[in-house]
Amino acid sequence: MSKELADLIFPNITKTPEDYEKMYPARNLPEGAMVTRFAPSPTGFIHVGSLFGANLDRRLASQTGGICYLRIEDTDGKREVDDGINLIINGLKVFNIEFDEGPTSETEQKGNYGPYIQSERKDIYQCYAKSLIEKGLAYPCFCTAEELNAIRERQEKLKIVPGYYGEFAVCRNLSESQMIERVKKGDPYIIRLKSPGSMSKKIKFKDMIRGQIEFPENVQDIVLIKSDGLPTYHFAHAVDDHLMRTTHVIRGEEWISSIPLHVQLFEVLGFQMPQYIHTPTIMKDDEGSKRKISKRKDPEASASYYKDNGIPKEAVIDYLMNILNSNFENWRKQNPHADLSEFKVDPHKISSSGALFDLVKLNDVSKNTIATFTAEKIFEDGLAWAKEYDKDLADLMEKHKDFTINILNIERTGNKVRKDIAKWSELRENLAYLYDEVYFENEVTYEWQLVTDKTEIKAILDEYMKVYDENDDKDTWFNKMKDVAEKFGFAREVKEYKANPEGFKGHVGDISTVIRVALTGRRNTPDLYEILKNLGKARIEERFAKI
RNA sequence: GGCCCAUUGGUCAAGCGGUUAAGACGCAGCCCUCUCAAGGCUGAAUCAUGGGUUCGAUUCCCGUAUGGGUCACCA
Repeated sequence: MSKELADLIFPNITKTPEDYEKMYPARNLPEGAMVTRFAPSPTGFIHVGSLFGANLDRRLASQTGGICYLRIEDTDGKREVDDGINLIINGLKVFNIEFDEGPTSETEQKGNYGPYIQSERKDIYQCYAKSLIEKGLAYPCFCTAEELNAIRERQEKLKIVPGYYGEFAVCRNLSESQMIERVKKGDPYIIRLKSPGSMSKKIKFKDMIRGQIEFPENVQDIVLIKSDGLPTYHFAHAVDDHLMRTTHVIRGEEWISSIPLHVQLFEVLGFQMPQYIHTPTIMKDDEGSKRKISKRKDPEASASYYKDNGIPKEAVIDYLMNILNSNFENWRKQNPHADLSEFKVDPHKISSSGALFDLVKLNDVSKNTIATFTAEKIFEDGLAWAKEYDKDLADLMEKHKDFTINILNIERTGNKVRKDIAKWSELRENLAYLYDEVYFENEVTYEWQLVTDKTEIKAILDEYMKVYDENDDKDTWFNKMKDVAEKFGFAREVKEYKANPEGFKGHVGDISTVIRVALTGRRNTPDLYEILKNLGKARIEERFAKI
């Protein structure tokens, strides 16, 4: 039909759509396998929403024996950033998300359905655009920005739908010879879709989360190929997801409104549509109202925030899984140590309304996650964090490796595990006072409680050192503590004291508090017996002497 | 404004025509306990709203309100 025009516009495109169909055949995968993709712009920034999506992409592909690939959408030069691809790859690797196909660095790619970088697929898009022109389904548009603005203003005045469509699409109705003439003349142009849609017709679309949605058909003659020869998102989406044989497109719900366009594009190109999963936007509470979590205003919108704050990647993913499928939480409770891959994500169970990102809840998830770690893992991951963000602490941890692990191991075994660490940045608070360097080289503020009289404190400590034996088992140890309490006029048992508060100066807890505070400066610590044992008698004496 | 989407406690949510409307976080109290953390128990707190449909609506339909998205040669 418009072969002459098509050849004139794309003289160098020699391949046909059929060629590409052959180059990228249907994938040979088991029944039900999902092919998903994570398709970011190479801005280098990973939004927590992207992480949410990438995780879903990964999980769905993995659990069905499918493929999850990375595609870089760099058709907008303005948004690009140096090293953007590496930043994305590494940023996701931190959360154990890796791809089966796609770029593996700025310069390398793997997989048979590439190239996976859109700017390298120019010929492919142009081939399909050319074919559309040939079929009379696309055309060159010579309108300038000013003309487009004028059209828009007119439409706004008339209070009708703005855009390039119908009678407003002036270039659409140019004759082929007029088009050829203007192209030859060198007038700048872009390629637009010649939309076959009608405003009065409706289309039905099915989203895996939201179910059926009805829209009026698309009538806009949207841009397919921009003046730089690169495609717009919409066109690239149709071509790429078809050619890369994507079965499930997972993307943010902001794309829902362009569904009519995408349906039309697939139709016009003769492609079968994939399934769609439009994920809810992660929101943020802003003084009582919800708003989209924002890169500019909210540090927690960035995936790197969690690393910076020492929140383990496992916890972040678990939290995200929580908002993905709310039954994950129960599953996790029953399978605290199980690998994520054992949980089957159900796309239909994803909530359709955007969840408020809850840092407090994340904190709780994180506490539970860390509670499943061994002392060794806490040491390693904590140290890795500290090396980057708290060098001083890292040095101490390394210098006293065994001691640190032993301390971290207090109340960590058995079925009632200590849950006092939610992030690595709390490690300092939990460990520092036990290192001699910190204890002796700094001013210690002793938070005495009931017993504050210096002479009495000294007497208690002296007496305690007389009876303390590091070889005692816990019961013996505690009995000795009670003996000391009794000797100084304190009740052996808390209950005893409560029954008769007048009869005693206090109870055994007040005595152990004296020991605890003298030893650490703090009223609250993990199990005192274990701490004493780990410090050893000599260091206990030194610490007491400091007072 | 047009078109879409959403709406169960403060937050995340289960629910899919009949329920004392789960559970989790947070909050409060109690218990346990040498402190803290954990754990156990208890409590306060929810179906946006008006109409239908129905013997019966949180659940289905319509309107309203509120929140969100989108209307680019950005993705």
